[in-house]
Amino acid sequence: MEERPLRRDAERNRQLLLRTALALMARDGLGVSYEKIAHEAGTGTGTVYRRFPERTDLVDALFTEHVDAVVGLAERASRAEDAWEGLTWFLTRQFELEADNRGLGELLRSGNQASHLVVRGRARITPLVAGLVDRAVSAGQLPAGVVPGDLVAVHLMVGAVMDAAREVDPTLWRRSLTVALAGLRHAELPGTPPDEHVIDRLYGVPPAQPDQEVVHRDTAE
Amino acid sequence: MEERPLRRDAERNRQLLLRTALALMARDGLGVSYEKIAHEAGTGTGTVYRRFPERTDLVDALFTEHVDAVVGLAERASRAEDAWEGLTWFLTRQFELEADNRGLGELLRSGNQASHLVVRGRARITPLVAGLVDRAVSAGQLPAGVVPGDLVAVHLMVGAVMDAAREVDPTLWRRSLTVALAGLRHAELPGTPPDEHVIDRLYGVPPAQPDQEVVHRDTAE
DNA sequence: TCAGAAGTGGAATCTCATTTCAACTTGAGA
DNA sequence: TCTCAAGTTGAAATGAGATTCCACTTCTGA
Repeated sequence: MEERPLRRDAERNRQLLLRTALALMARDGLGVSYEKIAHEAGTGTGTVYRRFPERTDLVDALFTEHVDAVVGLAERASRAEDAWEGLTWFLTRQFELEADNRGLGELLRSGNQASHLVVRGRARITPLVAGLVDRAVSAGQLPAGVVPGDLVAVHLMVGAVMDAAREVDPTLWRRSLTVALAGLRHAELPGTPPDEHVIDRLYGVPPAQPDQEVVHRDTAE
Repeated sequence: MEERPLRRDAERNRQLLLRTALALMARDGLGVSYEKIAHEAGTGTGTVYRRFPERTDLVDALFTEHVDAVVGLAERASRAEDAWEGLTWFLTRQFELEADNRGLGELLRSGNQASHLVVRGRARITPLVAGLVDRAVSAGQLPAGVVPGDLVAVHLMVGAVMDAAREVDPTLWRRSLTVALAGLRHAELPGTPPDEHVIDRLYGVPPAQPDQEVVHRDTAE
């Protein structure tokens, strides 16, 4: 379990790769090719693979603190006296981070690259948001019938506008967020409320298959 | 311009391919591989390419009537006495079609595969929707400041939920549509209203580059 | 300073969908 | 019926990113 430190030059390269990859992923999303990262960093592709054999390794290394920051936002928001204010504040701050970093948006909103990082992050955020929603409903700030899953839908909705508008109008999402939040307060919601089970699926997490044996990827050298 | 009719067996194959491709694209989106289409139809891949050298050829052949149907909805909606009712009716019907046909949703909401078909379709729909929005604003059904582009944003927002929820809850989009529409009516919209120029870009149409010479693909045999 | 462990570069290989093509059918019309 | 243009097929070429591999370079610490 104990890892010996990298050789000094290797560590330097690692940092360089991380910086480069973060910049690229922030601008172009999580999908940037290893080739482009390597080229941009001035290393060979092999170096990227040696350091980050799976894309998840790279994404985890890059985004752990970002995800933690979002968790922090949720925690802080959940301590707000006014639940509705906390909720809108949290969403706004979260979207601001996503607006500044396309990769982070992809990470938070889609199941691709879903590593333990995001799964655990969401596992911490979801109940906090749920708490705020419940409090807001109790306080009459949201109509009864609004459930936490509705906020996940809002996440996706606003995210879609953000992604589409990134290049034309990087702040258009604020308009859509306003729309969505006002809608939650004023709409009479039809249909079945999306339950917790639905939340993961909305985020693109594949359905659990309890029957199927889990295949463990062999990590040992 | 006059085309001789296809040989009978070829025409049969063409129809078979169209039926197969439509079914696949309705279920899996516009991206289905030619290989899968061919396999499913029981033909060789070459046959698909002979008939539809570009994916656009296939998409156009398949979706022209669908797009026309949506245009028809917009026309009908724009004749509604009550502008707001017309607007909500149009959106609801449009989303119902998109819900039944994933490919159609992709076509209407994204610039990929954007052929003259979609471009012209949107060129007809947009002013009709714009007219409804303007009327609704005049009638006080929507707050001043709401612009047609906001409805495009709603299209993307609800579409995102539809796509994400397709497999868990195929009707969840109705909830989101309700939220978005209620939001439009009750929100005080911040920021710069998205103008017409933005609309195409929201749909993923690349910016026009007046300076750059347009490359015409040679269609002649 | 030097041996050898660690690290690197980037060509070679793999993968997988897209696209082409030449040998092989088949339908239309004389 | 017979001919051949039209049509079909599926294997092979292409393309582009992902991944591996090994000869070569660079550190580290004895």
